[in-house]
Amino acid sequence: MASSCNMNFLDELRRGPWTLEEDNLLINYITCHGEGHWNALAKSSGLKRTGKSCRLRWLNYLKPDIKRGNLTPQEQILILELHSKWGNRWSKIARHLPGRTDNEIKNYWRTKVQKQACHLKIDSNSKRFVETLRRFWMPRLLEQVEQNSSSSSSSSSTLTMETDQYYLSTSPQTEQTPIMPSSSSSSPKLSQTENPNPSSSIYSSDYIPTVMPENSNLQISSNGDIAYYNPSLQYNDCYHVNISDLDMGFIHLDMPAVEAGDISAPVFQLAEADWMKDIDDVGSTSWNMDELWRFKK
DNA sequence: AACAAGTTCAACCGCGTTGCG
DNA sequence: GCGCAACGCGGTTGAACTTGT
Repeated sequence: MASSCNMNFLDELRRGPWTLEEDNLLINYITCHGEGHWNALAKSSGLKRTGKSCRLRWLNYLKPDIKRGNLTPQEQILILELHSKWGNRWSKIARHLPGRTDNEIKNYWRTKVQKQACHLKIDSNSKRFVETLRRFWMPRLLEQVEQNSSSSSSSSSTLTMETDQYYLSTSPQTEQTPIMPSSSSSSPKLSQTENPNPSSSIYSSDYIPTVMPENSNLQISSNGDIAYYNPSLQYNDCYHVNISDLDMGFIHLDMPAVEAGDISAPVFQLAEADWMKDIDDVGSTSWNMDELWRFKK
């Protein structure tokens, strides 16, 4: 008897896109009873959906703090960095981008980043691709951040990492940790004092956020500087890089040794050259991410 | 205007993990 | 320790939408 009821429930299960009525049912139910116990929720709410489906709809779409719309350059930088650190750990990455879901980040990676890797004929999981991201994408994203922040007067965009959690915020410059002045003479303009990890540098695969200790801020200021800061320590623990160096895409990188099975250096350089040629063909030196995708079509 | 090709993203699926009896 | 159910995660799919011809 119980099993036949169960069969009926399964037979009536709805699939596909959610209707407004279903959304309202789910929202109302969770408002009254809270999240969790998804299978029980699915049955007692009157929804003809699986618990799994209810959970997914709530977490990816209906939850009040879900942020919609395009990912900001800051968020993209963070995703690229965290992916280089953790790989396809989407939920872990999503936890550092408040309001963004693992699904959204995964989709971003697949539709934007991985597609680019495909165009360049580089494995998106390879170190080469990570370095390519840092050499070409990061500077452009930082450029966007710079443009955005300069157009929004005195505010600065800040990625704050506290207790292993990133927060995105816009706050007055004065409330943020001071950015260290650029080292004017040396090139690239990087100051790195008391590197907590002397074996790594900002140019290596331990690029800024990946060597950030917990409780630190990644700050992208309106003057185009990017710095990161550990509030529990002193200023001399800040890293600082001038965006004008990054912008050229020619910042020196200690490219990792070519590994067995990895793409060969000449092939990589060819792909890289083609990419830059595409950009030249368009005749633009200030493209954004969206433009980049179009170049490669 | 019509169709094809490409893109996006919500939703589904399968599998691994966790918690509980 | 075992079996089961629930949950969470990452990979994949496909409908809807956009862009190009």
